[in-house]
Amino acid sequence: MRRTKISDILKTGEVGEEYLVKGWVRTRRGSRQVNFIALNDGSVIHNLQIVADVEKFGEDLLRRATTGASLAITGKLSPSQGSGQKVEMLAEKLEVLGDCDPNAYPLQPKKHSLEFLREKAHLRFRTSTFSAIARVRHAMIFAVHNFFTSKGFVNIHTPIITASDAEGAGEMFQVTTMDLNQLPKKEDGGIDFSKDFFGKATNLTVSGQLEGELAAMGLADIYTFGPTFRAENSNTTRHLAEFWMIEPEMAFYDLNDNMDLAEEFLKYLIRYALDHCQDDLDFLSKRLLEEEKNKKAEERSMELLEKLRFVVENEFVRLTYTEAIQILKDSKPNKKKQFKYPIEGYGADLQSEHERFLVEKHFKKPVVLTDYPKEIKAFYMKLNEDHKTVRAMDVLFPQIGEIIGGSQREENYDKLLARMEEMDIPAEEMWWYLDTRRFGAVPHSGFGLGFERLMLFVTGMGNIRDVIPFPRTPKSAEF
RNA sequence: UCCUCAGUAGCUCAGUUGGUUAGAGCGGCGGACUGUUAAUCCGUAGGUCGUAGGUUCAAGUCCUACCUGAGGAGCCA
Repeated sequence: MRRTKISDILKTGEVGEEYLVKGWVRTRRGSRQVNFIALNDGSVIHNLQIVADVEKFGEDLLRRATTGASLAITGKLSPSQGSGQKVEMLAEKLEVLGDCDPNAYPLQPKKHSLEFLREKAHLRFRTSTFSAIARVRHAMIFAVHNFFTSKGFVNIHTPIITASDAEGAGEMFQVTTMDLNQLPKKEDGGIDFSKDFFGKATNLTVSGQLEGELAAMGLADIYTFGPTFRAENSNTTRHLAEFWMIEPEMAFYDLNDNMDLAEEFLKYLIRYALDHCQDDLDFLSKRLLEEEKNKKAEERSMELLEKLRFVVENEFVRLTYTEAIQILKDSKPNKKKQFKYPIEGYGADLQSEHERFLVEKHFKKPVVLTDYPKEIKAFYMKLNEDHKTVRAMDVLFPQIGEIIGGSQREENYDKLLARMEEMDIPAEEMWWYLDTRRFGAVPHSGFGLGFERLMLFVTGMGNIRDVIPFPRTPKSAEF
C-alpha cells in the first residue's frame, strides 16, 4: 500500500477506507486496553490520532512508540469517539521504523522555550511551531517567484563570490583558499592576493543589486532571490550574518513606480499567506496570544491574522524624510524629551525609536519614507533637483522597522562618478557598473526585501533566528 | 561593538539578610486506570548550582575575569 500524507487524509480521507501513514510520535497516552498515539508527518500542523488496541499489539511494541519515535501504521479511518478530532485511525498493523530513547531525546511533549529549541535546531523541525514556520516560509518563497513571474520579471542568479568591495552595504566575509598560517606577502609586506584562487581579494556578496542593475539594462525587469552575507557584529532580533534577500531591479521605473511595486509586492505576499497557510497561521496566532498573555494590554501586538489583514487592506503612508522630521520635531515625545535622541531638525539620521513612533504611534500603519539627505544614503541613489536629497525609499513596518530599502538609481554618468568620488568609491574597479551609464542609460529603480524580516512579520515571531532553519549570527554557526 | 539581565535536575523555574543533608512542576522510569486529548492517580530515580580565581569559620547566594544566552542600541534587509 502507498503511504498517504496526513494532510491528504484530513482533507479527503474517507471513513471506512484503509490507509498507510508514516510519521513521528508526538505523544502517547492511554490505559491497559487502548493506546492513543498522536502522529505527525510534517505535511500539516495537525496530528492524526492512532488508536491501538493493547491486546492486539502487545505492551512491548506499544511501549516503543515513545515521543519522537517513527512509525508506519496501516488502519481504517473512523469517526473519532473523542472530542479533540473528527477522525482517527484504528490501527491494524503497526511497525516501529526508528526507536527514540526517551531518556536521550531532548524534545518532550510540553512547551519548550525558543532559546532551548534554537540550540536543538537539528530537531526543532519536529515541533509544531517550527514545522509551521517552515511551511509558511516555503509558501512565501513560492509566492515571491509567482508574483514576479506573473509580472514578466526574469529571475537572475547574481554571484555569491564577488571581487567588488565597493558595494558599501557593510562588513564582508573574506573568501580565500590561501593558507592563513602562511600568507604570501608582497615586497611592501602586504598580502599578495594575486596568489589567491581568483587572483584578487574576494568576498561573499552583501547585495546582488549592482549585478542586478546590469541585467535590468537588457531584460528591463529582473529580480534576484539569493543568500546575502554581512559580517557585522549585530546582535539583535532582526539581523543575521547570512540571510536571503529579494532584489527586483526595473528599467524605466521612477521612485513612484518603485514604491507602487514594493507595496503591491508586500500585499501580495501577505495575502498569499492568508489564502494558503490558514492552519499554520491559526496555530502561530494562538502561539503568539499564549506568549503575550502575561504582557500588559498596551504592550501586546495586534492579533496575527488581524494584523496581516490590516496591512493588506490599507494604503501605506508615503511621506518625505523632511516631512517626517517635521512630524517628529512637533511630536509629544520629542517635546517632552522622551526620545533618547531628540530631533533637532533636518539632517539627523532617524533612530529606531523615531521610526517606531511614526509607524506604531503616529500613522499606525506601514510607512514609506522617501527623499533622504544624500549624506546618509548610498552612492548610487539618484540625486534630487535640490542637490541635497536622494530618491531613496524605506518601507517601515511595525515591530520590525525597515523591511525594504530601495531607490531610484543615478543614471547620469557624470553625477554618479562625482558621487563616487565624494564617497571614496574606487571608480576604476567599478568600470562595468559605470559602463551601463555610458551605453544607453535609462532611468531605473529597485529595492531589497529582507526575506526573514518578511517572515518575522507574517509568522508573528519575535526573533529572526527562529524564522530561518539554521541561523548564522556572531559566535554561532552550529549545524 | 556598547548597555542591561540571566546561567541551579532532561525542560521551566524557586532558593529569603551568605549558615547544616539544594526544592517544585513538567518530563523519564515502575505501577494503577474500559477512549484518551500537554489524560489522571500512586511511587521512584535524577544535580561537580556556566567556567576559573578570590573574600569568608562558612558561598548556589558576595567580588573579579572569562564563556554562553537573551533584550535594547548602533549597522542595516
